[in-house]
Amino acid sequence: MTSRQFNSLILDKFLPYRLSIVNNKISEVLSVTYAKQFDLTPMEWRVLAVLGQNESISADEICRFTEIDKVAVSRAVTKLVRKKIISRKRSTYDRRRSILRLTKGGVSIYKSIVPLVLEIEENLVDGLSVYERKQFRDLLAKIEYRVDSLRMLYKF
Amino acid sequence: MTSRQFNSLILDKFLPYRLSIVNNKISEVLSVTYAKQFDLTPMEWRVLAVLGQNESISADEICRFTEIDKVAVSRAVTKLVRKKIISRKRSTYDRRRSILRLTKGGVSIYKSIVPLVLEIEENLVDGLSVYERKQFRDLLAKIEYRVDSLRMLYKF
DNA sequence: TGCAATTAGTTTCATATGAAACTAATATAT
DNA sequence: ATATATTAGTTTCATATGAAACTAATTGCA
Repeated sequence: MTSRQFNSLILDKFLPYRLSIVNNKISEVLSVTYAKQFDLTPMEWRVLAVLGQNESISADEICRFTEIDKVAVSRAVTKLVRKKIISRKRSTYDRRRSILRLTKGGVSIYKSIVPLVLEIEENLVDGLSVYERKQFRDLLAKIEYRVDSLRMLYKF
Repeated sequence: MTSRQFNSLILDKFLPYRLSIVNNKISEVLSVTYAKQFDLTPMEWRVLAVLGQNESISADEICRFTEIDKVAVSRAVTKLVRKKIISRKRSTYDRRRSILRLTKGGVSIYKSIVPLVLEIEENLVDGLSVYERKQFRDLLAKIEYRVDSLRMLYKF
């Protein structure tokens, strides 16, 4: 017997709904930081963030890391190249692949944003003990593992 | 001393990033359920879900409950009315307000979807103990409280 | 070898989205 | 009472998005 009424959906207690609300609020706060100050869209920031921790990777690898679809990545990459935040050249081993890197300017923007977003994260978990933070991360990982299984089902 | 390197951003351990990834995966699984089977957009489903637990409310109240902006709500409502899933009339007390309700057909669709999404939620937390589920909800609520404070700051 | 299948990435097109301006109704202040 | 501000909801417009079709390169296999 659970505390939830059989067959009834209370949004405020519905995990996907709560997660989505909190996620949207956090995204909003983050984007105020990097969008307004550095004129980056969320997509552009995500690509930038991945390149910040991976010296040189292809657009395709960015897709796999971020779960953003390839059209969106392609567009974000084009814009970042235009803004001279990243550079793109063709791989000599596989001439379909592009090799992406942060430019000097890109590194500099990246280094400006990182402390800002880390500070926001710190603010978010400020009231949680070290144990609670770990607990939250672990539970979220468990849930992610479960949703991955569900997604597998749909694909076959 | 934390395990994270000073000033370095590791996306896989960055809370907003993890939350966003998991949220996207869950949204995808849910939308496969209600979008493909009942031809509803995520916005439409959210409006439907709110009306499922609130007999009759206005578009504005839906905005406040769901944190969806009023333009999106207006459009979702228009579509749902067209599909005869909800009905709309003007309030006699305040003729700007609309009074929204599920139609019979809407109630029926709602009742079909609810068990499906509850089953998905159950699958998501399947591996968690009752204590862990509560723990997760509580920690998420704490984080939401913190992000609300941050949002307040930006507004002044 | 050479031809089909796959992969990386881009373009196209139709739809979704959000900000700002708008309309209509109500509340507030003088 | 009347002008002003606020609120509910819609429309407009410019941009973002994702699916599908496309190009070009590579791989697999008969």
